Amino acid sequence: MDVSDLVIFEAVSRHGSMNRAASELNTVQSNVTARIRTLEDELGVSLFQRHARGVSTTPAGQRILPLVARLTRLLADVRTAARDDGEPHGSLHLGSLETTTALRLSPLLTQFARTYPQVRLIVTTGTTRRLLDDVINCRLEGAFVAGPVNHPDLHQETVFTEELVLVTSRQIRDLAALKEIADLKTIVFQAGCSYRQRLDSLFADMGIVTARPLEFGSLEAIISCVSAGIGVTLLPKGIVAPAWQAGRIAVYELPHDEGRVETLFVRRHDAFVSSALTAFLQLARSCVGGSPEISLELSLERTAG
Amino acid sequence: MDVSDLVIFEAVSRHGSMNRAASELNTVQSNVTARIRTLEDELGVSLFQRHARGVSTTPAGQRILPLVARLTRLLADVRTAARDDGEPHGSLHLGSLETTTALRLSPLLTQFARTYPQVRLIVTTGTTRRLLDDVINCRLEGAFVAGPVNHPDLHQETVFTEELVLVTSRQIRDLAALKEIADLKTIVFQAGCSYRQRLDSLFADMGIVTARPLEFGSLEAIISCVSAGIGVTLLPKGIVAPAWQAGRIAVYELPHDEGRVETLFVRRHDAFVSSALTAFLQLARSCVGGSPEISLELSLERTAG
DNA sequence: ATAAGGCTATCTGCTTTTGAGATAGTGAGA
DNA sequence: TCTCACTATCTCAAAAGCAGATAGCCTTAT
Repeated sequence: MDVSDLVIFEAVSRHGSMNRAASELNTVQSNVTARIRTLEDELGVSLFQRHARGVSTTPAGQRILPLVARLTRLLADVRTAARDDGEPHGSLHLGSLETTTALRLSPLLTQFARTYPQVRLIVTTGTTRRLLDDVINCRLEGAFVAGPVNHPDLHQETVFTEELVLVTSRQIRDLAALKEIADLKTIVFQAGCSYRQRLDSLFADMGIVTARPLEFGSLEAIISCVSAGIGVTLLPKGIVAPAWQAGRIAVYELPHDEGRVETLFVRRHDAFVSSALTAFLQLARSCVGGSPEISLELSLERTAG
Repeated sequence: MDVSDLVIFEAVSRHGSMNRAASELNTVQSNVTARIRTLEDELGVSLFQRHARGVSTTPAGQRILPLVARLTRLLADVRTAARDDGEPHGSLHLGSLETTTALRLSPLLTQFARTYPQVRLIVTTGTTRRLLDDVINCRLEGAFVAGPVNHPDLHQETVFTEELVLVTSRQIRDLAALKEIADLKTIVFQAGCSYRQRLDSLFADMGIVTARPLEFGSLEAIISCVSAGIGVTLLPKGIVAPAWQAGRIAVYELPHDEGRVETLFVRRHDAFVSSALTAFLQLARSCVGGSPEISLELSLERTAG
């Protein structure tokens, strides 16, 4: 049984057509038909149901589809592992939340770039949902996302713990005042932002009704809007510290541990861990609890209580 | 990159010789050399160091070796999954401890054989250590072993909890009497038996020194020897109940939960779970706490305290 | 020192597999 | 009923794979 046959199978299954699969694979339809045929003969089952408008994958085909995906990933890992001699090099594609990037990653990234100049580090920011999807589909080697995460294919490791605080304009004197505002608007990053549901459930607990949230793409935009009294938001304490110190916004800590959110590093547990990633994680672990955290904690101490 | 090349690579690596690999693979040496060459060219690294008495695997080769093993397993799973239409059939290779087989499995096995006559169920008995090894190397689809087990490749599930009891001849009046015996002998199954270390640590706790344990291959032999006063042993309560009821032996419960041992069902977590195995596990779960357990518990109640 | 033996690399025909193109057959929908 | 989009099959050429023979290399024994 040849993996190339399985790759062809996967393409046919995805397109529902041998013709389209053939053009994707830069070959002709007759070959695709032939290879599928030999594969079916070898396995002793038919993988596709042929009909006038293409093919549809049989249950047998459906069953092997996920295995084929694992197989191709594993084959890619073989290539990577063979070349990876323990000295970090090549590309390292990681993902991170906008907030994590801003608050935690900059020292880590500069340090990493300095220590391992041969690694081309590429960090994509996105929402937890999107990043998880990217990691699961191997578009990223790993990502920092907001916990909790529960997916059978993912390995996770807690790297930071953030304290989310409610951020409002300075007009708001206390939390009780929020209830008085008739059309309280919330401001969030974008669809899939994990802080958003926190905010929703928090307000639900407080009996506060909000309009549909506004979405912005940058932290600075969100803070500016909050400052201008357009709405309120939920962000990690450290992120808003500078704006708070500048007197632009008011900040309220959340009761108990409601505001705690863990930032996890996730990766596929069956994926090859490159030397570059190993080096990055080692650096990340050693940086946890470093200098930026402490100064920010202190600067916000006065808000507490 | 062809998997057959990787299979050849694996054979060469295992034998340390292209010649021997060739004869194992029923081909000629020139082909093995050629295939390894193309593989090395494709990967861009050399996989073997050639010398006069064969070849040795380079670090790059060492790195991909485990991935190749996973690859071949996965390929086998593709075959299995394609044929497995949800109706349990084919062979099901399982492993079990001698004690678990005797105490728990017989009703389960007969029930399974009756319900799924198309499955050829093959149960191998062995020690925990050996069974784990067999499961890890895919010689068994799964096995019942004594907990705790901690291996990254294994999925585990607690199915039974056994209470181990100290078994002695009826001459022994109480546990204190054991200390008086100068050359107390212990009797165990065989090397790798997980109950053995329990027994050792138990006696160590009690300050009892024992000679090297005797090893026997069958439960009946062990019980007979204990009955004859040759030594003492540690076995699940349920196993020795009949002999105890027959007045052949004395039985002592262990303090606290020292005697508790969990029987786990383990399988490789990356292995395909066949319909036959799914059906077996479903049956096993529904049988837990069934009739044999209850009657045995009651019959031994008088020993307690 | 030399010969023998075990090993891998390479070359050479032969066989098998694979790929491209052309053509035939088939079922759905206008 | 005709057309269209699709798959199956056939054929020939190209490529890959295999077996056998041979050469070169290193170790070991004489």
